[in-house]
Amino acid sequence: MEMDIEEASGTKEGNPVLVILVGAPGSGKSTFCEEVMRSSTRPWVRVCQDTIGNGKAGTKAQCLSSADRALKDGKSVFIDRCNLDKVQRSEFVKLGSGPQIDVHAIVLDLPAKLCISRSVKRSGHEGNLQGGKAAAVVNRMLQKKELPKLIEGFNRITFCQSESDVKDAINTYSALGPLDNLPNGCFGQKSPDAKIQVGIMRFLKKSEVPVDTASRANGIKESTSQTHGNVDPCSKDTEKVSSISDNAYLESKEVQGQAVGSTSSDANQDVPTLAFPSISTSDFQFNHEKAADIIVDKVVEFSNKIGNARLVLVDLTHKSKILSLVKAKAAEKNVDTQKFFTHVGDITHLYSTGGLRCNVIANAANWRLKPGGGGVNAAIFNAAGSELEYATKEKAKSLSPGNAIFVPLPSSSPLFTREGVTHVIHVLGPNMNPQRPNYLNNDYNKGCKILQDAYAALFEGFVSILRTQAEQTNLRNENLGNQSLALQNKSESCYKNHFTNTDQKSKRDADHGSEKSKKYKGTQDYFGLTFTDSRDEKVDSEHRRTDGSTNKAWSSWAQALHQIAIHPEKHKDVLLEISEDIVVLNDAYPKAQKHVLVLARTRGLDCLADAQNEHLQLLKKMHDVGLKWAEKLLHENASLVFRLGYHSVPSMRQLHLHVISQDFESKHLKNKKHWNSFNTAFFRDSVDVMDEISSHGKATLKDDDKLLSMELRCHRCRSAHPNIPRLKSHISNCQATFPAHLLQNGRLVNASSEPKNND
DNA sequence: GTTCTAGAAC
DNA sequence: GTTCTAGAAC
Repeated sequence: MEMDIEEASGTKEGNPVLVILVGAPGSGKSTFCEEVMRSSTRPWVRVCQDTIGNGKAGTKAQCLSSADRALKDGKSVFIDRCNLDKVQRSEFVKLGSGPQIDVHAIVLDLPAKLCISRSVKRSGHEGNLQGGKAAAVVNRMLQKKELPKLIEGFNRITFCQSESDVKDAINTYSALGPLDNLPNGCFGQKSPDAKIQVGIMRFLKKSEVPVDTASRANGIKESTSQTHGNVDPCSKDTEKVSSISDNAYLESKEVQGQAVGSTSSDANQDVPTLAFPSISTSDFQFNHEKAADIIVDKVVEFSNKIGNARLVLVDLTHKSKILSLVKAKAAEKNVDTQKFFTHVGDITHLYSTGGLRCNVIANAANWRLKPGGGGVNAAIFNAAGSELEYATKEKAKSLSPGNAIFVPLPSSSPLFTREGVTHVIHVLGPNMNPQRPNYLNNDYNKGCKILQDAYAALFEGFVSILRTQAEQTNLRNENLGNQSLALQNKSESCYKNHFTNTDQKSKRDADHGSEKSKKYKGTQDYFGLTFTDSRDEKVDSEHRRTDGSTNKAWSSWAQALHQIAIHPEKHKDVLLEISEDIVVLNDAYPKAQKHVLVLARTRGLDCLADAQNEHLQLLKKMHDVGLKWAEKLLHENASLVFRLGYHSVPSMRQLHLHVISQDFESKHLKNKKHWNSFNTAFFRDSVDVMDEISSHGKATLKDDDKLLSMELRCHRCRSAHPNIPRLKSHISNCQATFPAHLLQNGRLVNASSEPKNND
């Protein structure tokens, strides 16, 4: 390894600097390093991919771990590779996540001609890029060049566009003593590249935040004072990005008062807008093609009834099938894109993170109009707080498929204050999912009709809200006589009737009054539902409880462990140990060399959330048995390290303790969720679970989905990696000691720590 | 939980 | 063209 790196002498003091050189072959990166290291009084390490493999070219992973090691030693590091695109740089930037490491870029942005002529002339260059090929390669590389931005995570960027700039930069860094720091910011950029890179957003995933480009640019220029120190390395980038985008919004869009009935403005934010999810296509498994046709048809039908208002179909991801289907069909039919468009984002954060002001949102409700369940319904009830629950209860107790009710949102609701939502319209569509109430058994004749009714009811509800708000506005603006909504008069009264009749007290009237109940006579029998309180409980038991938070529905595949716990005698072949209250078995898809499960046999103890004081003895026993097996396995292989713990939200029913070796060497460890379920706070150490239950009566769950989609970080050195294969290749080599947290309270079990726990 | 696979990323 | 992810189906 000594050959991989060149070290300059110096004392081990001050904040290390991670300098990422950016430049084509022949731009003078190696020379830059050599010059600085020759005269610097800092300890520098040069990491060069061309030589890191015992003097030959090596891998990026080798560079990463070598640089990481040097930084941990308190040394400053040069990353001597081209680093011309942001993705290449990003992993190196992340090495600087640790506290008090400054991440700098030096951009050797010299004329291509110069780089090429140097490359061509060069003989015996470390990168072996000589002769005629060099010109083509350098040209190709320079075409793809992406200049670094502060938002990628740099504290300081120095642009060198001439040889004298390079000389200046060499002087600056040569003079950088062990105790000095250089000011943050961008230096030397003469022709600012106006293009804003969003690569970091891609890296961070899920951040489908359309950030205003101009503001973002400002944000970058103004972000020079951002510091790297003392920020949780796991969340640093996320925080940085979100703070920048938040600022961008604050700067570019004054947070307005609630836009109820705003009259005239050319800003789209003042245009009344209904955001709605696709009804029935998710959990209710309605055919997407058919649903898309219905959505577009209904939109067309209503687009001339909503004045200047807008309808927006929202889904969480760009990959949404229904979104792209609807988009295509709407385009075919030439639907006015001012009035109807699709939007990717969280329907509960349309304004705060999407910049899209929607005063009305639709909820894909359940028939009992209760929170919970999942998807949009759970999200909206969550985001709106108890206010929506109460307001909904006031209006109705249940909803039949094909209907909608709107609920004014109290101004104390977070959805109102944060997002400017004034009304939620609950809609219930047809259900094609045999697991859910009102299953239509694939009868698309009925299903399509009900879905059409559902959208009609939804849009009618919106029109009704528009009308009310227009009236209020007119009252307020009597003298102005401003009519912002061009509603069709003849439609108004019937919308009004439809809607005022849809509440609980007149539910039957509403059903009688609508066409669908005439065509589908016996609606109540067919659905097996009535809408009186007295029958609610019966229906409840028929369809399982949908509102209880503790009653999770377990799919058949998730029952395997449960079956084993209940009938261990039938599964003796796979069991390592059976006792009255626990069984032990190997995980069927081990995520490490050794991965054992200690399974509780108690009925009704499905997951960590169910564990209470009364289970403390059992948890202790599970832990002890887990330790015993770890010891046994350590006896076979003393180099292993074990960790014992639970998943905050398990996929498999029946409480089970994971006893897993920390090598994570397994072909079954395939994706981000696998990794993060064992290597983020989602994994709850058994010792902590026992502590929490004995002191609070319950375990703390870290069940945020974000944990499972977090960036991939080495569980030892915390370095970040772009994908699973790279991560696995890194962890197969990483020898760093485990983070301090894991070394405490016996969270890790190894051969030497076994008799007594580490402090 | 896994498998399969489309399509994004490289 | 190959690698990798993530969503759907089970």
